[in-house]
Amino acid sequence: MEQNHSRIAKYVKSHRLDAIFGEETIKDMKLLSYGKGQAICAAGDRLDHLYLLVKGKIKVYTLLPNGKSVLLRFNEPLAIIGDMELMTGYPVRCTVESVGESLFIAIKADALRERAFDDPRFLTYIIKGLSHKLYTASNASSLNLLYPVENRLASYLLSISPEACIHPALEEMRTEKLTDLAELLGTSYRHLNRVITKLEKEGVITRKRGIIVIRDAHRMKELASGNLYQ
Amino acid sequence: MEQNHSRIAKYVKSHRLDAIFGEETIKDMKLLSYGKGQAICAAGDRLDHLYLLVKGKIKVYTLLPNGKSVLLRFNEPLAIIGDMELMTGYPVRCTVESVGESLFIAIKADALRERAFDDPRFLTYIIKGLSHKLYTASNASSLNLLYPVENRLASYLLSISPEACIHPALEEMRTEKLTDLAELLGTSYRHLNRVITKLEKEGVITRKRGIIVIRDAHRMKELASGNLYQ
DNA sequence: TATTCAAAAGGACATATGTCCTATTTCACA
DNA sequence: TGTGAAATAGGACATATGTCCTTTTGAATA
Repeated sequence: MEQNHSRIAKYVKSHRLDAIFGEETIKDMKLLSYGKGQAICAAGDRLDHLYLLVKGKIKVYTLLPNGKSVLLRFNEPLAIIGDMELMTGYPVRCTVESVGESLFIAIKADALRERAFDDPRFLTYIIKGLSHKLYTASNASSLNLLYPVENRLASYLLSISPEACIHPALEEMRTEKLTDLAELLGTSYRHLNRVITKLEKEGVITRKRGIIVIRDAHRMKELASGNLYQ
Repeated sequence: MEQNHSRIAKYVKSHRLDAIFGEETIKDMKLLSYGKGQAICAAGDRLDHLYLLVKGKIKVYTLLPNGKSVLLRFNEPLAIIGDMELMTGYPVRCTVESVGESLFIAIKADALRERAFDDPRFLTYIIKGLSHKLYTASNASSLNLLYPVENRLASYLLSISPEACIHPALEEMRTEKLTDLAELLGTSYRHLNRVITKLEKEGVITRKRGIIVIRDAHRMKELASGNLYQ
């Protein structure tokens, strides 16, 4: 526990959270860790905490009336989860999932309502977060509408590739089940399959049952162009 | 001018703006009117006002790197324009256009920065607006990705039809140029044309050079299903 | 090791949409 | 009034994607 508090203190310092939250609130912070694929929250949930991603990467996607899902974005620290829900009372709309190992600072909603809702520093911080989400969401929205699956796949692969920039020559990663990936990209498994086959023929990637290896990272980045899921 | 101030007072009262803005700020408000098709702001602009739509309807769309544009949403009072830009300093991302005649209350950004940026009432109000935008934006985003042009067209036609609910039997409206409409829907003119032809054959609409008449409002609403551009 | 099942791979065909043309209509204006 | 640009309408064909199947493969397990 003390261990945790010193770790929290570290993150509070590195992200300058003490400029946003009061001492009381900082004392109340908890540290939560999530493993690969674990969900932080899902559509319909009622959140009683605000979550701050301080380590790792998360992906955010949404479920649709027809049962399909669409990938909205990836986030890295410092990302806020639950801000909209906390401030409006809306139920959770998106599922948030940890890509690898990730770490969150969680703050009780009640504590925030008591201590932070009239604090301009906190409110301004929330506003910046919401604005950024809005900005990237409408960006991804438009690009999703205009780019074919091939480009979206490229963006996705680069997004989940943790070291894409460091090892541009060869990047290996384990995707989740391809059926799930198809859903994320808002397409059918069949079509995703086709696109993967095509990219393989072109020498951009290699696939071996559940593993996709990027062989031509340069071409991959070209395909991802706008980096959709920034 | 006095005329304007009494009109402003009316809108301030009906939308309870006095619970959000101080007296000083209310005194500074200006009333602006826009005609059909006039732009309130366009991508890249730097806004020096916050705009509150108090009468009429606006449409919001965004321009893309490849020159195409995509319709994001329609808004009715009380909608906020420029909140994200005001709070973050980002340049305008979307073009906002008056659908018919519309009326805005405009507030100088500088005045807000001086008097409202540390006011929790104002900040909370902005947060609610941003949250709502985020919510509807990601909604439209997903639906755009999943529904074909036919449904998006139906949604659009219902959205710009001011009396769709009142005269369900026959609704006539003058669309803008079909080439522009195609852009808004994120499709090609050719395809939009095809879809219109199909709907005409099915008896849902009739078209006469620039005018589209809704003949079967019920079917139209079915097609619009989720009412994409709420 | 043999069996079995889920995931992966892909064939066949239909639909949605894009691109490139061509013809027709309309309307402003010389 | 004639004329040309812009808007409308639509043909022909290619690509993107969806749906429905069948086959193949790998791995868990009986």
